[in-house]
Amino acid sequence: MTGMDLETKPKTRAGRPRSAESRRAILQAALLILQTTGYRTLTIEGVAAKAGVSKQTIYRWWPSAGYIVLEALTSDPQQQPMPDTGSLYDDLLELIRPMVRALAQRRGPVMKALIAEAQADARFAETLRTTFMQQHRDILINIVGRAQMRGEIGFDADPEITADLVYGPMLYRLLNGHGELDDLFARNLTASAMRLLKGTPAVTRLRAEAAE
Amino acid sequence: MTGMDLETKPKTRAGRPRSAESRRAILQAALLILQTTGYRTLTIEGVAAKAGVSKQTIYRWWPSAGYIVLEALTSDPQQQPMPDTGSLYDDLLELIRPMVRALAQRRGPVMKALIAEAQADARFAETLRTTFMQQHRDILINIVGRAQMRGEIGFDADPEITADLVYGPMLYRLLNGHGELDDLFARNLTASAMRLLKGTPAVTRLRAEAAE
Amino acid sequence: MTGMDLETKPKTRAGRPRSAESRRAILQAALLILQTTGYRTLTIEGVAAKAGVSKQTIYRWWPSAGYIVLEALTSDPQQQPMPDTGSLYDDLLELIRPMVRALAQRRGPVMKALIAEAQADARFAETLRTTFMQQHRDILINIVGRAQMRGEIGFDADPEITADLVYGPMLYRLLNGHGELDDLFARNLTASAMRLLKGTPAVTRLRAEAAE
Amino acid sequence: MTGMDLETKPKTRAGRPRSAESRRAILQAALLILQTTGYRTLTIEGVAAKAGVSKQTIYRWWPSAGYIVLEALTSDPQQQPMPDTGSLYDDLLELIRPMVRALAQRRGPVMKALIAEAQADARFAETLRTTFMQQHRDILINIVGRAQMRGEIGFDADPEITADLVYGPMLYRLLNGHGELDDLFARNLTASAMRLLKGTPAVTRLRAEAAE
DNA sequence: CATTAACCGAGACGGTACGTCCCGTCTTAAG
DNA sequence: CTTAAGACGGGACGTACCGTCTCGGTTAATG
Repeated sequence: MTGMDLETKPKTRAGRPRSAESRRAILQAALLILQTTGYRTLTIEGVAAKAGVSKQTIYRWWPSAGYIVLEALTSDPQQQPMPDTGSLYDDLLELIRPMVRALAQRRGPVMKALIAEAQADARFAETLRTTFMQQHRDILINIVGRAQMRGEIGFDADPEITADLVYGPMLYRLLNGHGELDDLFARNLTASAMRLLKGTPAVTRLRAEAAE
Repeated sequence: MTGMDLETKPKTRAGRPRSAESRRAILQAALLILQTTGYRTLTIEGVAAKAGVSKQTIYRWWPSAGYIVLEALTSDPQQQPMPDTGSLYDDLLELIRPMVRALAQRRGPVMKALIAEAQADARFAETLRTTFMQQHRDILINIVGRAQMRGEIGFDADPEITADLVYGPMLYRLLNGHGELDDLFARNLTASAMRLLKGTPAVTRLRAEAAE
Repeated sequence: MTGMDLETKPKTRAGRPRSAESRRAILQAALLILQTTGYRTLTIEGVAAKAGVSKQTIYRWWPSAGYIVLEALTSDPQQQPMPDTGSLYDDLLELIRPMVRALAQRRGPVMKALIAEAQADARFAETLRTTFMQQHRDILINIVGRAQMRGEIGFDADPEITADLVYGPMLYRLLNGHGELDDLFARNLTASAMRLLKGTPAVTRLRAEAAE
Repeated sequence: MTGMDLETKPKTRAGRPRSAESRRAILQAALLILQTTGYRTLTIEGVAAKAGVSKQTIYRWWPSAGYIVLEALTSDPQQQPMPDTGSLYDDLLELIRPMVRALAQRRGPVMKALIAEAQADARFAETLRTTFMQQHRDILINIVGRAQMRGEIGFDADPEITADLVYGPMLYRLLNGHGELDDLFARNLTASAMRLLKGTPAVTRLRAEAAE
């Protein structure tokens, strides 16, 4: 404090600090409800009761149930690993296959619910998109980038379009339920992605075409 | 499906017949609410009030709000046309481009809402999948089939996978909002579909691989 | 019903009729709570729960808890009797003494609560005043009127002022608690009322004085 | 009250002393809320916010909102004066008339609220009774006492009963609202009190009667 | 051509959850 | 040791809709 007390510090506000214990209890209660009776039965009142917490405490920190679930999921320690085998195909398969498997099992219902929630709440949609969804896109984009560095594929391949073509069908099957989310599907997705990444001239041509 | 789907004569029972006027008023009220304040605010009570109809009348004919909306949309006269230009690429583009445009405009919000609704209601999900969604898949599958007939592409191309790769990314962008639903995106989708359909050996190989 | 169907009838509206059973259960539950744990613990939620009724049903028919209690009390069969002994003093004493006794016992807390409620709710205040309170004033006014008819007291006595001087001190002791609500007090009240009613010229003189 | 109310030196303990500034701000905020939006909307949180004070500070010094209001009112400089005209009638009228006028105007709502509050809080009721209420009773009792000293009325008149008969109807009209709180009413009260004080034998006789 | 069964509007019902308000208590940092 | 700030568990509020249940009244095919 030698003069110059510019408030660059995070402004250690007065007042009782947020209870880490309550936060933990809330997230855990939400996860428990999610796993036992599903998202449909997850209510703020239910979470509050199970966590031994007042509703107000929940509303103070989360705008709606979706945010709680999202935070519970993303603060979950088991993160999606970043595959790095040295081979584009293997990297993709190691990314896509476990993801498809997870969606076919316990992650499916939660994912459905979160996406459904996002359709009616623009703010939550943005949060979901920029955190959870983007994390997964980033992994794939990183894989493609490394393959370009290695010279395995050309620099004209568009990682964004590739991400659409991998995650799009995955979500489509999850949400519409017209086909299985199995290993065959995972391999097909991988193969399709490979094919589109290997022969890339078409994409660049399209961009030029659009610029007309 | 060899004709005779009259399920043993529905036995036109006595009593007052269903009011066509009420049905019309209900569907119209639902559409009006959808267009003005959105699906979130669409409640059975609201529709009943706006249509000047009792709640019971609605519950007698529709299981939930989603079904009303679905019927309101599918009874809408403007149907998706079946493109038939003689060229696979042009057929695909004429299918995909208007669809993307529609989703980018007024169809988007309703589509989001229907899909969201389906995630919490398995029965509605099936209805949505087997009617609305399947209609669109069928058009694409038909286009691919005709191209195979013409010899433009081989018979080993998998129309189902193609449908996934076209509609998946479209829904993904609609629901996640990470990218534009514009003409460039439509052309990219079309180009990707073409590439995957033209060089097809990989897919068949994968099927064999899975059979091991 | 010989022609002439003028709608003097209470307009038998459509829709499910009000449930007499629910009404009864609500009033009974309110009384029970009142007698066991007191007005302070009487909440709409509590009444609804104890009556096996939804909150909405209560709110549909009563604006607040006070109205329920008021109705429960006034629909109670045990009414205040109208004394008629032929003597003004005895009539007054038979009116005042049991009333004071009741206030000193179980009626006291409820009365306090209703009056307290009325101070914060003008609409309820009017209801309380024009029903419960006025009923009691009317009995006293009637007693005084009959004494005037008998010639026991003059016609210049003001029954309204008398009512103030009888009920005022009673409520004052109830609400302020500075003195006992016992038989001595009842007799003092009665004697005071008698004295004021017997020698009445002063009151008329005051009225003339005010008219100046 | 013979001076020396220093209760054995309060042992001026260490630590930050009570903030007179906060006390003033709290009382003022309470008064402001009372005058603008009424007692119903007066909450501890509201007072704290308006006074720029923490809730804890309020709770440290006042048990509930009622006490704050009571202190705010009694610390108000304008005290009820003690009339001393040498005439019992004039003393009474000069006491009663301004009091009735005050209740008819700005004092009414606050008084209602304080009495209402007292009905649900025995501790506050006692405080209200032994301070504010008793002060007013004492003035009247003092007036009557002086008249007895002067020989204007006999010593068998009961000042306590008289206080009941004056303040009772006043409160009754205030709380029940069945009649005006105007000058005519004030004069009637005064006249009634005079009549009861002048001819007193009845009261003593009653006491004897009760002792049987 | 009367019966009668199914329909219709209105609207009350038991219920669940919502999001808000305020309570009285507590836990910080600052003075 | 007090203060401002503000988070905490808790309780009740009044509202919105849910899906069901009576009512009084239509409306057409059937007997």
